[in-house]
Amino acid sequence: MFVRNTTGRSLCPNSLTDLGITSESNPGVSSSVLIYKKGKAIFSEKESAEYVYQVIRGAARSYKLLSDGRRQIGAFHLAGDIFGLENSGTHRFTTQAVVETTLRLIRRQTLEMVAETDPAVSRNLLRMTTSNLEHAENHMLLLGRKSSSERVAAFLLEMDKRLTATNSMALPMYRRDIADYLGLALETVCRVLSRLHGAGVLDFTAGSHREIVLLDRERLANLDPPD
Amino acid sequence: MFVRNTTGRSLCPNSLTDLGITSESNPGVSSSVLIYKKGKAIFSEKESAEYVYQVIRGAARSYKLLSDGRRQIGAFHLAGDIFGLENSGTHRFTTQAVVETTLRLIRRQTLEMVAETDPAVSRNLLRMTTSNLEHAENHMLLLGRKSSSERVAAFLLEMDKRLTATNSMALPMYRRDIADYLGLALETVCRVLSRLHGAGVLDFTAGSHREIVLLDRERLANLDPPD
DNA sequence: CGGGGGCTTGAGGCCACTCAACGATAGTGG
DNA sequence: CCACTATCGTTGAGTGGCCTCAAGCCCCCG
Repeated sequence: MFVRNTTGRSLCPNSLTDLGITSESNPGVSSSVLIYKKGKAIFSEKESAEYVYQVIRGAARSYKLLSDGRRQIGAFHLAGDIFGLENSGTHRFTTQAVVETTLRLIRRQTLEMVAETDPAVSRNLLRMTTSNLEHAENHMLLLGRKSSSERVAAFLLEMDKRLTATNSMALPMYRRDIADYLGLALETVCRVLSRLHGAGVLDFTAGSHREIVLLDRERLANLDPPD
Repeated sequence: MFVRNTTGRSLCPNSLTDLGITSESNPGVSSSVLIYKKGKAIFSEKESAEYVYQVIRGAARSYKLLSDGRRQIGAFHLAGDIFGLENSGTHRFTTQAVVETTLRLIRRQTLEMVAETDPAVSRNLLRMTTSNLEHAENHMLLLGRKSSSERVAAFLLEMDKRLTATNSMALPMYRRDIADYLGLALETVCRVLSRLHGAGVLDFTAGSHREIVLLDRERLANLDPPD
């Protein structure tokens, strides 16, 4: 099976190379594969972190909840992504499968042991954490200062970059998920998408409204202000 | 500008211990101290990262700008904080001194060299990056899902925890900074503070409205919903 | 004492939210 | 195969929280 890694660099039959682990240098590192049904929890906030996960197929959402049910999704994890990397030993998000999702599990303890002796692995852990940080930093700007159309435009461009197989993208997540990722009401997400559809920026493929074709990436990019 | 270039040892024997560097194990690591005037840029977004900084006195703000001037402050750096740690080699924020601020500068390259050979330093780099990530994750929840009063309450509690010397705290930052940190208009911040003042939750010391006394931390904590 | 920067307060407007109804789609069991 | 249902998505009406614009106040500092 082939998976796409997050940087889109190279396809790798051994997915652990993303962490800098190769079967030659670390023959002892093993992993198992599990399938999670739609909506199934993978781990919960404040739980101790047993495993690190890599998405093989499907998608997952990581979120925080307020006591009254308000939810903020911090990230979506798509095919190739690695998540659950908590150096504190405790998960800071609850993570669920958005749709039926196949994951590879790696024991965290194993990973840490390898990192202790192998500086390359250690560097990769840091690099991945930094990349998560960078995403969060950009998302703070979006959540704090962007309008609803700018948020949706940014979202579509992000997804376009991350899950494009063909020129039509099949969004795995629901409108509610998009809304909770963008800090909007789900009706607002609908309305913006409708407006973009009416303006000829995007199209829905017949049937599923989660399959979207971007017709005018440039106009979309103009909606998402730079700097 | 005022510059002193010294070794870490002679200036402050323990200043680098936050990074896991001690003068015994790494006698060669040197640092210099600079004073930045109010509003002075320390580094800019997309600039290459030459140094890592530690706040000795004062405060700094790290932010991103949109082309039309909208600003999102990602973090404030107070006395003791280390910032500018960019593993990518490029700064992702612009950082300025909020008030007159004294900083210790450490060459990034030196730090990386030490990290390469000393796994303890390497672990500390990861731990600090993780701690930044955790802050950003919590801030996403605030920016995406909290009301204006909840945001201000959370802000006051955060500052109370981070810069309390006495029971009155001297906020170094302006209302505009608070607003841009919380994703609000500066007038909204004012209004919430006024309301809290009227409700007897906090008090302004005579004169400066940036010196605040928290009278009722419990009521403040109730405004910031848990979970 | 005058000027300027920062803070506060008010009036009014708008963007996004809530509430609500309806439509579409997929899954299920008879 | 087709009701039946649950779930997801869309659209409309109306509201409200926060924003914008504007004026005035206070303090610091030259």
